[in-house]
Amino acid sequence: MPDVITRFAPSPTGYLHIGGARTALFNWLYARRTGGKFILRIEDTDLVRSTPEAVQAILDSLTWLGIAWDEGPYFQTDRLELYRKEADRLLAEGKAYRCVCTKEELDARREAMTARGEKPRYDGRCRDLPPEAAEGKPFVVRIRTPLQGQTIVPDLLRGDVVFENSGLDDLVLVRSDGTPTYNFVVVVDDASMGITHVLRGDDHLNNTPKQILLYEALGYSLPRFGHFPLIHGMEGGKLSKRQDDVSVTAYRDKGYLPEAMTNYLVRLGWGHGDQEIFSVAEMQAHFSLEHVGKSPSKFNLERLQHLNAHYIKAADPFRIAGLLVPFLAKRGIAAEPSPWLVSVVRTLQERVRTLEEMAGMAEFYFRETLPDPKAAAKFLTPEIAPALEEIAGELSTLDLFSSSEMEEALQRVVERRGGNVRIHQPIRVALTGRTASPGLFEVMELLGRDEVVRRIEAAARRIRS
RNA sequence: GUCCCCAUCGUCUAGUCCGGCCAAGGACACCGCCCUUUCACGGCGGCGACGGGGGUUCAAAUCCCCCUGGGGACGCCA
Repeated sequence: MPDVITRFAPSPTGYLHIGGARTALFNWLYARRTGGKFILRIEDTDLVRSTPEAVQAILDSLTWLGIAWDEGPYFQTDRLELYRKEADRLLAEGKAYRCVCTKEELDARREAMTARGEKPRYDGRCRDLPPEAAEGKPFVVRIRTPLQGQTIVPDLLRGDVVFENSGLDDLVLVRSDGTPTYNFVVVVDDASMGITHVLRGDDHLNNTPKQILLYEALGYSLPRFGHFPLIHGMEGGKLSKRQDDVSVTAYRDKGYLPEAMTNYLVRLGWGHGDQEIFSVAEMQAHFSLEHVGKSPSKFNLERLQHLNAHYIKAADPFRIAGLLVPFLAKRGIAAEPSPWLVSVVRTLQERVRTLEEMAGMAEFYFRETLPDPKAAAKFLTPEIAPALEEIAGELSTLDLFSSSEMEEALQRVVERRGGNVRIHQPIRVALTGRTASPGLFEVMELLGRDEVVRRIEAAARRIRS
C-alpha cells in the first residue's frame, strides 16, 4: 500500500475546465512526487445533469494533458449498493434520520431566514420524528449534526480552520428518490478507496467540517485535507464562460500545446524558486504542498501564450507539422505532413504563439493571397514595377534556386538600377501579401522558382493595370 | 445577511513557517536600444509592489490586533 493515495473526482456535467485541470494536475503530481497512487473517480450521482459526453470530454482532456491515472475511472453510480448500506447503518445507529420536509417548505423557510439576516440552514424540525412518521411519505435522510461544540479542519495549507457546529447543517445524505448526495458519497468513497490526501479547490473548505462529522459518524479515520485557492477569471471572480475560455479543449482547439498548458497551470499557485519552465519530469520531482500559495490567482492569457510560444519553438518541427494539419484544414487547406511542410513549419516556429496563428501565417505558402491594401499602396508602386519585372526575369533564368543565387540575382538588378532601389519589401508583399513574413529567401525557396516568378509578375501586372 | 478563506509590481510569483543576507529577486505584458531584407527570435536596459493603521522588537514584507479590499460557501449541485 503506498503512503499517499490522491484522487481527482470531477462531476461529469460539462467539460473539464481550467480549475479542475489544475486540481487534477496537483493531485497527480503530488502522488508522483511521493511515489503514491492517483485515482480517477467520476462523481455522477446527479443523474439529471451527468452525461456520458461529459465523461468522455473529461477523460480526453486529462489524456491530452498527459495526466495519467493509476486506477479508475470509478463511477459512483456503480457503487450505489455501498452507499445504501452505509446510509442504513447511520439510520439504524440513530446518527441519521428521515426528514419529510418538502422542497417547497424548505425553500420558503430558507427565504425567511435570509430575510431575517440569519445564515440559511435546515431548522432540524424532523430530527426527533418517530421513524413511523415517515411511512408512506417521501423522505430524505439527513445526518444528525451536533448542536454544540466545534469542528476543526486541519488543513495542510492553512493550518487549523475552526467551525462552530451550530453553524453547520443537517446535510441531506440520501435524496427522496433514493440516490445519495455528494457530501455523503465523497466521504464513503474517499474512505473506502483509502484516499490519504484529499486535495481540492477552496470552494470545498466549507463542506469539510460537515464531511469530518460524517467520517466520525461512520467510524472512518480521517484523511488529510488540503484546499487550493481558486483560479479567477481575467476580470476577477470565478472563471466565467462569458469572459474566459474555461475548458481545456478550447485551448487545445486554439492550438495550445499540452506541455504549455501544464506548465502554465502548475505555476498558477505553485512556485519553485525562480524557475518558470518545467518539464513534466521536473514538476514531478519538485512539486510540494508547502510551496502552494494560499491566495487565488488570476488567469492570464498572455502568460499562457508566452509559454506556448516557447514550447512551439522548442518542439520538433515534425511533430508540429503533424499537429498543424487540422488547423490548415480549418482554413480549407488540404495539407499532409511532408518534408516540405516541415520546412514551412521551421520558418514559422519562432514567429507564432499558437498553432492557429501558425496556420494563418502559413496560408501564403499554399495559395496566393491578395496583398493587404495598405502594404500594396506603400510598396507595390508604379515606380517599382519595372524593377519587379526585371527581377522576375532574372530569377526565371536561375537553375539552382538557392538563397545565395537569388540574393546575387537581386543584387544584379539593384546595381543595374543605380544601387539604391529598395526591393525586398516589394518582393515580400508580392509573394506573401504582407509586410511581415519569414526570411525572404526561405520563402522563395519553399515557394519554388516558378511560383515566385509568377507571383512577382502578377504583382507587376496589377500595378500597371 | 451569516460563516469561512485570502492580501508582495497591471498579472504570475520568490522571499513569510525559523524577523536582520530585501534600499524586495525572477517571469509575462509594456517602453527603449542592439542584432536585422520585414516580422519575429535573441541580447541589453527601463517602468513597476510589501493595501492602511496600530502594536511587539535593537530590527518586520516576514510575528500579533483592527480596518479596508478581494474571494468562496450557505441546494434533495458537485
